[in-house]
Order: sequence, then C-alpha cells, then structure tokens
Amino acid sequence: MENSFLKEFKDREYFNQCTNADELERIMSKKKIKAYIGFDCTASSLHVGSLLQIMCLRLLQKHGHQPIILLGGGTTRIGDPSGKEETRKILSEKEIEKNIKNIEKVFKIFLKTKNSKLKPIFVNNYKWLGKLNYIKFLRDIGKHFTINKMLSFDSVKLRLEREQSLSYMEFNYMILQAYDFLELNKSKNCLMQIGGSDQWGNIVNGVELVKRYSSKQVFGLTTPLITLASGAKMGKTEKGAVWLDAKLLSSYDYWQFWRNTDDRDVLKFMKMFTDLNLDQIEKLKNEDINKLKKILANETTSMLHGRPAALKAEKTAEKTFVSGGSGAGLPEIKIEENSLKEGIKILDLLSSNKIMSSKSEARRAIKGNALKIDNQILSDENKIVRLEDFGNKKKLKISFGKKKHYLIKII
RNA sequence: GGAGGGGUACCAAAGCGGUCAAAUGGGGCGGGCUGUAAACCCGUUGACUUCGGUCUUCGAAAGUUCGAAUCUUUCCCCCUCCA
Repeated sequence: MENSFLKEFKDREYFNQCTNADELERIMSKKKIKAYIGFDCTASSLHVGSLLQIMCLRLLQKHGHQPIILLGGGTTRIGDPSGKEETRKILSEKEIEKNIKNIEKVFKIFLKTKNSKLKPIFVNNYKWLGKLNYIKFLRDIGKHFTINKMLSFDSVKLRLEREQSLSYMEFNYMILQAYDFLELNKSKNCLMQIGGSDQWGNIVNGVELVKRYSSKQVFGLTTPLITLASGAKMGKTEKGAVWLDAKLLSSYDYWQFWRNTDDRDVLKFMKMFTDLNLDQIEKLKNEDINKLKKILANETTSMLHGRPAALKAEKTAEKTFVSGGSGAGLPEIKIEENSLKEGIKILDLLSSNKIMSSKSEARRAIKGNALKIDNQILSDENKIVRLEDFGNKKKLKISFGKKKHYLIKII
C-alpha cells in the first residue's frame, strides 16, 4: 500500500469515488495495468479544466502504468449531456479531426513518450463507433441497459427535471461511452477508466457492461470537481478560458493565472498540479504565501511551456508589477509605421486590437481612469496616437486596469 | 384534447400604454484598500456618436396607437392541473 498509485492519488486530492477500491489496490500493486481517460474534442485545445485528468495520466506513468487516451471522435459527434443544460453544438467531421490532432500535442508535452511500456496509447472511438451496426448493437449491447436505470442517472434525470429537452441522440451517449470501455478492454486489456466526478454514471455503466458482456472485472475511478475557495469554477482569467496551448494563451498569461490563485487554494493546487513531492510541499507550507504562488506558477508553467518560458514570465511579471516598467514578455500588438504618420484614434486602436471589445467599452474605461499609456492615465478619449508618442523606443505600453498590459510596436 | 400560468439584457427576476436601453440581485469589468490574494467599499455593465443625439434590443410575425416590453391576432416554445 505504501506509495502506491492509489495512495498518491488520494494524497494529492485526486480521489473522489472508486468502484471496488480494495480489489483495485490489490491488482495495481501486483501488476502494471492500462487505464484510460476520454477527452472531449469540441474545442481545438484543452483547458485547465482537463488538467487534473492529465495529471492523473502522469501519475499512472509515474507508477509504471500505461495510459490510454481516448480522443472521442465518435462520442464528440454525439455530445455528452452530463452537466449540460442544453444540447451541444454539433461539430463537423473536419473540425473534430482537426481538434483531435491538436489535442494530441498537449499530451505529448505532459506525458513521457519514450518508454514503450509507458507511452500513451492514443485511440479514437470513431474507429469502432463509426462502423457499428445498429441492429447488432441493440441486440448485443442494448439488451444490457434498462431504460429504468438510464433514466435514473443524473445526466438524464437533471435534464428532465430541469425541463430541458434531451434528444434521443444524447440519451445514447452513456451507452456509447460504456461500449468504449468494453472495446478498450477487449482490444487493449484496459482495466480502468478515470474521469471527473460528473462522469461517474457513465463510467459505472461501462464497468457493468464489461462485467455482463465479458464477465470481467474492470474499475472506475473519479476525480472531484475542483471548486475554488471562492466557490467559482476553476479556469478563467481576464482573457477567458485558460488554454493549454501557447497559441491560445501565452505562457505569460498562463503563469499569471497560477500566480493569481486564491490564497486558500495554493497548497491544494501544488499537490494537484505540480510534480513537487508531498513532503516538499509540506515543508513549504509556512513560507510566504506570495513566494508559494510564484513556485506554483513556475512549476505549472514549466510543465506546459518549459522552464525558460516560466522564468521569462516571472521576470516579465516582476518588471510590470514590481517596478512598473514594460516587461519584454507582454503581448505585442504590431502597427504599421505608415498608419501612424496620419495618427490613429485611440478608440480605434483599442477596439480593433482586442484590447477592448467595443469603442463604448473603451470610452467607459477611459472615463473610469482605467487606461494608461506608458503608465500615464489617459483621460482624453479623442487622443490620436502618433509617431511622436512612441519616442525613440518604438514601443508604447498600453495598460487596461492593473493586470492587462500590451506593447504596441511599430513595424 | 380541456383549463390556467409563463417566455424580458450574461443569469435570475421586476415592469404591464409614454418619464424604459428597461428596477433589483448575482455575475463580469474598472477604481479604492492590499500582497498581482480574500473580504469590504465605490463606479460601470447594448452599439455608434461631431456628446446634440442616432440605431438595435423585452419568444416570432403582423396589427391597434401620435407613441408598445406593456393592448389585439396568429404562430413557436415551456410549465402546472384536469382528461
């Protein structure tokens, strides 16, 4: 039991629920198994909401078990009703394929890919779901599900209670997910499915299906839904979702996300989202909270974007926040020299470069003294930005509030 | 099928002929305080504007009216009770 996968899983607060924990512990300590997690491919990348799942896969590897990553090309075509109040958008096949390709990259960053016994196995359930024969499926698989029971699952029950419609297509989602588990058990001898707590119902269905269909025991394990100390859901910054993709969220912003963690969540996040071992974290406990936040930010950012990017982000942050200068790592907005000769209205500059979503918003910000150019509060909404404003550095720092800074650069 | 109730901004919810771009709460954003935290306090929260206004928005469409989120008709959707 010492230092087993399951123990560390619990110590790091990943644990929510498990089917037959004792038996699972016994098997995992005796041999190395394969376990899978399915990921939704509705977006072109994953965000921190999936990070805990990814950490689970890392932990599997750490203890010598092999992760299987199911990128649900099949199920994404259907849409999981769990936790959703409304029917999801249905994506085109092309988009899904594109998303899958991009999402795979994330795993290749987080997981070890060299060791053939540990490297992640990528599977796409469209491969088997796509060629199911309806009648055969109903006879072989459908007979193991009762409507009575399906109606009792939260994902379905809540939708019905909330007076939201649930299409027959979505209703079938849980059967398909259960079938995935069966398929992976048969073809890859996968013994466990991990998922978020909202997946519990779907996972249990899979466990039971395998038991009924193949008379084999497999396991389900879930992680808790992370809620912040403030009660909010995790994963938003000033700039929207916290993507695990440098193209969608810069390493600086990612670093900032972690740096801004609520005091009360810092230690928990260290356990959950860093590789620091638990006694190390225990020792850090009494350190200055802001130092801890920096460690957290550095660790998490290194894992995704690499150590140099993390350190650069830290330096940039130091410059912008501590000394008020313009850090080099800030998001840059490029402007052509020619357009500056005539001058650009500040409102146009702001609204056309995603700093502000509209001119009205920009006006409001200016009225509220929230806008600064090179650390000077801008109060004239009719200001026209000209070449002279840039001085000889050819750069201009624009700040909205205290946390959003941009560099305007002449090209 | 019958009888009622309802669909309002990001969410919840008031308004029920003009003073309504629409009370209030939550959320968001900004400011103050501070530690790039929390809590608290203040401001702001449809778009465009030459800051005079203009345009679009209260389930959809048509109508009544000088004037409609508010009245009428049709349609769509949801809920409750009865059959």
